[in-house]
Amino acid sequence: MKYSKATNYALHTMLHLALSNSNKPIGVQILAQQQKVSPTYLSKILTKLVKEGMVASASGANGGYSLTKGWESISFLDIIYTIEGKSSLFDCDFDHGSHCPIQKVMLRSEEKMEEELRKQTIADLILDRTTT
Amino acid sequence: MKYSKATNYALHTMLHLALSNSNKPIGVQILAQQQKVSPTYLSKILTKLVKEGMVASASGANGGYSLTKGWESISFLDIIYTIEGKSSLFDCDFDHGSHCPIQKVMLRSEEKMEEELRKQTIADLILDRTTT
DNA sequence: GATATTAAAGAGTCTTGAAGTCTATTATTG
DNA sequence: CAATAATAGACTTCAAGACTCTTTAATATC
Ligand code: SF4
Ligand code: SF4
Repeated sequence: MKYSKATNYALHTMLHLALSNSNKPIGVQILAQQQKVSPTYLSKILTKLVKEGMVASASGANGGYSLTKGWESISFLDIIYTIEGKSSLFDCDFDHGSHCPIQKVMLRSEEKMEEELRKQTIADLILDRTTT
Repeated sequence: MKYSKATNYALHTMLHLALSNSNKPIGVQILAQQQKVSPTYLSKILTKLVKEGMVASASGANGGYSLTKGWESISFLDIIYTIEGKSSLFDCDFDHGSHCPIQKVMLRSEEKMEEELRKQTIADLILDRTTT
């Protein structure tokens, strides 16, 4: 049970995009270089973020990726959901009704984590960086 | 990113052992039957719990598995750690020091989940069941 | 409009780990 | 000793993660 590397790449890319506060898009080569990952693979990951509207992409010369309006409110959970999917961490094949005590515990604990990830935005990291 | 099925089996087995409050050990065949999993495979999982001292095993006729003294304080997290291991959900290959903001967020959120799983014991489920 | 640039899409590869089987071996009871 | 039951280890199968390679589509600049 681990987060996929793709999640790691997505988070780092978002941070990087947020940090370079130019409104010019950044090419995937540059983004990929920093994380030592292949451009085509990172591109595939970023496309997911594009489809969710978190990132804008521009083809052609001087194209690349950039954050969309309202990016300041994008949370860690948003990004994680986009990459990992939204299904629960704990799944049992059966459905023994809503009384199932095990599932109740597992889902509640999971919810605690997500609650925290929902609070934290990429923008928060920038503030941290400038204040320290 | 999912819990393994082994974790599911381990939790259910612990609950089952706790529920059958006889002090006689229960054979793996019976435990496996309920969860529709092969006895040998479940046995492999239970051996992990045995090694952690949560469960006692008895070979030979009338043998099987039973909870050990102090089982009432075994938490969900204890069981999960035993099966899934204790390493963090988020791992990056690099180590950019303790200032890394991404890791900080990820670990804190994870800690929230574990906090909840640490509070919940198998024994709690029994109480729930008898009161409802 | 041609050409260079860049993202998107899709097929295909490689590796790893989960999930489980099979077959001994060891321990215990009676 | 014979039956029962856990333990151990080797082995197999399958699915998903983590990519690569190649082609196609969009766009800007000359
Ligand atoms: S008891 Fe709950 S967790 Fe277990 S199989 Fe039934 S529904 Fe699933
Ligand atoms: S910034 Fe943090 S999470 Fe990212 S690679 Fe460095 S140490 Fe890892």
